[in-house]
Amino acid sequence: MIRTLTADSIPQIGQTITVAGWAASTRDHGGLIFIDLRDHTGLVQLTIHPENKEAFDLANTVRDEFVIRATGKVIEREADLTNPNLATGSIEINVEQLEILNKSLALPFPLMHQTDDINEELRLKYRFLDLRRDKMQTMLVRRHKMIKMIRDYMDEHGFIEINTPILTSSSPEGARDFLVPSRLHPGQFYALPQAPQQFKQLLMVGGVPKYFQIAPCFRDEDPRADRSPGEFYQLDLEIAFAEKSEQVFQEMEPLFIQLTEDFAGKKIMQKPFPRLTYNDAMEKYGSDRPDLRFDMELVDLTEDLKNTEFTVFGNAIKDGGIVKAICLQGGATVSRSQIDELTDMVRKEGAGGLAYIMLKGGEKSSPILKFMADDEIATIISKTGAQDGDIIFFGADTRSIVNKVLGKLRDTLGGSFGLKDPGVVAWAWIVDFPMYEYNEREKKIDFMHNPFSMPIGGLEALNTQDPLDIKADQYDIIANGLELSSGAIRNYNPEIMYKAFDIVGIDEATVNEKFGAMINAFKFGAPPHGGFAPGIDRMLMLLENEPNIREVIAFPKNGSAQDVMMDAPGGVTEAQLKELHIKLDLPKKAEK
RNA sequence: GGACUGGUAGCUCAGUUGGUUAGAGCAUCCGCUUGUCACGCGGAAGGUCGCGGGUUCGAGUCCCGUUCAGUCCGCCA
Repeated sequence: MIRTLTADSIPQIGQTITVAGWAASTRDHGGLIFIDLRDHTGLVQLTIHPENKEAFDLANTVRDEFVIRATGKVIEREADLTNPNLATGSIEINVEQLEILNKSLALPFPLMHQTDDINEELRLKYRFLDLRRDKMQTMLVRRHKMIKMIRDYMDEHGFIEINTPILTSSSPEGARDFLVPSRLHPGQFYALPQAPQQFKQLLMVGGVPKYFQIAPCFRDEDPRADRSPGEFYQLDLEIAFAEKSEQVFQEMEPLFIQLTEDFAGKKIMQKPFPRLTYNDAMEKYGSDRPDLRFDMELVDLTEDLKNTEFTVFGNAIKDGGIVKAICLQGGATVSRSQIDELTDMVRKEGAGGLAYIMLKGGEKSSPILKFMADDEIATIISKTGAQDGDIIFFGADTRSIVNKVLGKLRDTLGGSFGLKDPGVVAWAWIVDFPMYEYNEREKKIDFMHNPFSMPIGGLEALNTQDPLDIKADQYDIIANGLELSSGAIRNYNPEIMYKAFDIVGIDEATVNEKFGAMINAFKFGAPPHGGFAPGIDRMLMLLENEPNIREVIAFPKNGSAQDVMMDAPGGVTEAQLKELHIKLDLPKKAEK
């Protein structure tokens, strides 16, 4: 029988046992051979002496990553031979019988290195090898444990897990769909769900009180470091008779606390999680997903500087823009070249430049001081709370550019000045998103996010308020600068729904056509409901301090949405295309 | 679709101002080695310097183009 060794289940000294696993390294001393045997629990040292000739000769041929099975006696190592770096370092197995179960080619990259400095494409191509590494083994287990904790919590709170279709029709999300051709219905296509949004709402109409699902979602959009290309999983959930977002928060906040404290062993910045309006988040932090592990709030100086002689600020204000500042404590140490880098960064975000005032050794230094009045400078220093040793950065432009630029600057400085404590998670709910926004390009009013959110104030608000003032009962949950999920109290009333769409110029017939199943169902007694869907992969990367989402996924696609191991996507045969009545019409570039 | 960064041996990297035959460690193969633990020692083999063009007496190095990868913008609630 095969058994494995773990640090806390080291077998009895003197016992004869059989172990199996991979040869992690072999050390041939001529008259004595050591093999480090590895399995998912760790390493143990095998020693093979020449007295067991058969085993010894075979051990000579063992190379890295051969699969071997060994039987031998567990012996205690002498004091000066122990290896304190190994959990099993106080024992070794004196091999009597050895078997090679399978060989391995020379490895394309070393597995012993614990660093991530191997070319990622190579790791993905040989993911089955990459997964043997400690870090990846641990991650697979961590993911399993996290999902188990989630499932247990949901079960204890009365949610039931329901699987919804993978082959479905195009959903009301905003992303590009992945399409699947139908053989039985030539010329027609299924879409893979971008999220089970419609189904979960239909489940509410179907009388399910609380639904959840570890749901696969598919979106054909370009990836990011925190966005898995093509496919990802979310904890999709919906609660019937949730009429206020606060109900959802109360129900779910304990899970995030449990995951942070018990699963990840991290501290939570603030409990209960702060509720921050979208507007406050943008004005105070320049982002709708600010990292709240540190303060560094944006300070509005528009009123104080409206008469300034400094034309960069003055003109911005005259043109209807604003001037804001942030103060980086201890930031007077930044070098000229660092400021140049930051200036480049803010230019990319649309700023004209980056003004600053440095307070150092009781002196103020800045290229803009000479343009500004003493009382203006005094006001700036007092309003930003700047002390000696600090630096103040400015943004002067339209409101949206200033917020965006200083928000980005705040985030970058927070990172480079060590303000982001990796042992702390700053959760927050962002609430009161605008229902609509003005689309500059098309010169019309659009939904800002999800058209299925309930407008705050309901039908009356839609009928009486300026659409751009209407808030949706919609919320995000964020943590450490990551957006984990959007959610909403849904618009379950057909009358309000038609009106909400009417405002963006979509008539009843079109709503009926595009969202027929849902609008039809809502006419048959839909209960109020609300929910959200935090991303599993993103949550794990947050809790494990992993900067790249691909590190927490067993078989991720690369940045071009390809599976380089399975070679997907790939071509198909003429016969398959014919069966589907599909003819290709490729651009020149794609022809091979 | 756009911007930036990168691509040198199987892997990780070095390669100066453009100058002789492009190097190192690990891995591979051969030999030696009885206490190592990412053992050690000696040797061998291993290169289209991503690809194409240009400048030059001479290009891994400079220029142009291109391709692939990563990150960001667009996009994605």
